[in-house]
Amino acid sequence: MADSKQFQRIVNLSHVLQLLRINEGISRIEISRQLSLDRSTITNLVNPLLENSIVKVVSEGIAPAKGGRRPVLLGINENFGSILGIDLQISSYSAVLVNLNGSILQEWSGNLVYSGIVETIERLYESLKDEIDSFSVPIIGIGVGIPGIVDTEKGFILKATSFDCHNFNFEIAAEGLFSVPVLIDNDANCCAWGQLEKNKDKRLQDFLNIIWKLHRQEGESAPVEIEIGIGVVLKGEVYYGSGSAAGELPEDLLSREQGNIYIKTEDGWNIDPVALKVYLDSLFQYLKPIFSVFDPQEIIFGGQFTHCREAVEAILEECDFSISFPEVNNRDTAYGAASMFMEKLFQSPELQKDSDKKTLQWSDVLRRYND
Amino acid sequence: MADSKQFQRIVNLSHVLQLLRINEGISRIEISRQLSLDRSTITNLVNPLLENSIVKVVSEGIAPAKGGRRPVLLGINENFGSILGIDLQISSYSAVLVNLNGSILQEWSGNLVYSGIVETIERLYESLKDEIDSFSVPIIGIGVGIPGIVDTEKGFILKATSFDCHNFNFEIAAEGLFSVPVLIDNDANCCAWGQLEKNKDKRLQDFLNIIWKLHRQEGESAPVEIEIGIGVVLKGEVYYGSGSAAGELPEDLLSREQGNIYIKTEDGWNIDPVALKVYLDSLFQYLKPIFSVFDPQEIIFGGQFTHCREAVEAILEECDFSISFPEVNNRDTAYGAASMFMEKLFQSPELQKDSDKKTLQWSDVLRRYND
DNA sequence: CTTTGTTTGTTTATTAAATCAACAATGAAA
DNA sequence: TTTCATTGTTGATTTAATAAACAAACAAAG
Repeated sequence: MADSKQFQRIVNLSHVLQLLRINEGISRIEISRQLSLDRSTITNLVNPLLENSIVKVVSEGIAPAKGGRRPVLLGINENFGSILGIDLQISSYSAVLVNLNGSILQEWSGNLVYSGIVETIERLYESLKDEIDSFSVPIIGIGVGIPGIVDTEKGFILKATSFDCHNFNFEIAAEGLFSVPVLIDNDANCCAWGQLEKNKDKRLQDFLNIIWKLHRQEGESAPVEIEIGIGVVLKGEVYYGSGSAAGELPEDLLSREQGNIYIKTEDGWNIDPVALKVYLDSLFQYLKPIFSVFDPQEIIFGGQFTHCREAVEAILEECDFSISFPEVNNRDTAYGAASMFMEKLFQSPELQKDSDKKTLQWSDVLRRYND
Repeated sequence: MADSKQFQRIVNLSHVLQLLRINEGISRIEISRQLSLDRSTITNLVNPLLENSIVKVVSEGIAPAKGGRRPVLLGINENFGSILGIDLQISSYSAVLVNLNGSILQEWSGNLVYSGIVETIERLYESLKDEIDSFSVPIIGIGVGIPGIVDTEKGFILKATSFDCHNFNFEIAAEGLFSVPVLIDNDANCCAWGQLEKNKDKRLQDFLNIIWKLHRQEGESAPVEIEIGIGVVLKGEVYYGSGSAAGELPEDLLSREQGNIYIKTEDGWNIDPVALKVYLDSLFQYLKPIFSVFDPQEIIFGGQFTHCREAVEAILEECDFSISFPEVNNRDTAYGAASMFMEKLFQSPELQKDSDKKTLQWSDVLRRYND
């Protein structure tokens, strides 16, 4: 080890990248001002990034009011690489391919036959590989979201009941099987990473992202299994807790209160407003203290919550939490899984020094270029 | 600004100090190993600390098993300075003077007549000054804990109902009135800082510290006002939330469920076990989801909870949270206020770079020595 | 008792990286 | 056209970390 001489540079580099990421088009001087670093320092940090085409020149800025040289606006080269995000369920998946500014290049979804978590992901990746490679943007990583408790840092699946998977060392099992790094995380956490990515310019740092997921889709049988997942974001990072189980609600709380929210009508399964109100009243009785204790900047409601926005707003009316209901769709988890990979790539390595926390390194990604 | 050249050194210095603090007696080489820094780097960092007598030689260690020079064990010089911690209530206070290893040098408590927060603290400090100065250990700072919502970083009291104090800039009001820095924080958070200090060698990093406080002490009238305060500690630091209100419970939740827990018997006010069970059952119904969502390493119960340990244990039996009931006494908050000051002094300044978070600096403390 | 090997800790030289200062390029406004 | 402000680069300087060599201290083997 003991290469702490380069540590300061790496920290500054990641700060520079963070700024480039959240400001599409920022000059070197503006970066130096925001980071309180010397102009020449930024020049020295940015130029290698330009040479490696991780950063590109976006445009010439307008000249300052009082005159002077026009700034050269820089930004992340979104076509440096793409990330595959996968939302893996027991019998279905959805996947998205995003570039480095978070734009979706392609999306997929479908059913699958589960045959072990590593094998299933591998098969899925193989089936998509040709299409992925047809883009001019080379893939640099894969993020996977699964329902279950996952230690993302260690690449360890602690509990994934629906996959019948317990205490499984995914990282070791996947070793060498993929040409790019693969990170795995809980699905609710992935959604939270996705929101962090979407709100990166708003500097939303502390929030709760609550999703209401149906485990059985509307079909012949009623969608009985309701899952409430909370993604906890503190100081701009998803918080995992001491046992990677942060955001989990007690099982008895979830199961006992669901009632028969869904009723069958001519046009399929619909929400019964009366049962819904009973359920939500009961649920938020428990959620409100959580909101208070976390004191979040914002509470984001996703998944099925968008279908009962008014009811939620009514319940939280007297509380003065800032709440929002973003547009949702069924690739949110997959998008979030890709965002998770990206956030970890751009994450500043400040704290990883003495802890055993292992962050993704650009060197892992650049290795491909050096071959 | 722009003295980021020294930043690395400051970070390393604070890491060294942290290690010295949690290991009473550690050699330079061991520090270098734990921080993955070169041996000579530690020598260069430690020697100025020794010269300033912030660090002292504790003892000669035993020689290594395979032979070799005996290590020189170093530790924080606990007599470098003392910190006054104050638990301020509307009509009473308690205070402790602690040295830098957290030992209590002196303690006080009594009633007081409130006359504005700054003035009250100032009067209290003046009345204790002679006794404080009688110790050979010079005072280097004051920490104050109050019931209310406080932005400690900014030194701003957002809401302290019992003091009738709202949106009050304590830092500016106290400017120049004290010979040492004064930091102010919420009382429940202070208790959490105190637990962090007490458990520093166990490396307890993520926990909830829940205290049950009585606002009116047992006396003529029943102690009706029960206050539950939660201190949230994440990654070795008290978490304040987006509005400094983290750890607060909704007011309606607290007030509606108290019942008549205290009943009058011949020997004063006592707890009614039946009413207690009803109250605790109701309370923990709301706390359990909070515990789940935080996924803490440990949950510490303080204050009046020690009087109903069995009841709490029974309620949490089926959950597998690690819980503990440390010895409590009525100077815990004052001790915690002092710990808060100390933790902030030793806190590693890693994150304070680009944020507006202002950490206490050793230079603030050393200023006294330079005069 | 001497030798050998190990470990702590310091000293000196080297190296990485940030700052500082000087300067070129550019453009607004007088 | 001149002046001044601003961006960005280049080269000298400074800070602080590492590397390497060495001194001191000590256990264990011969």
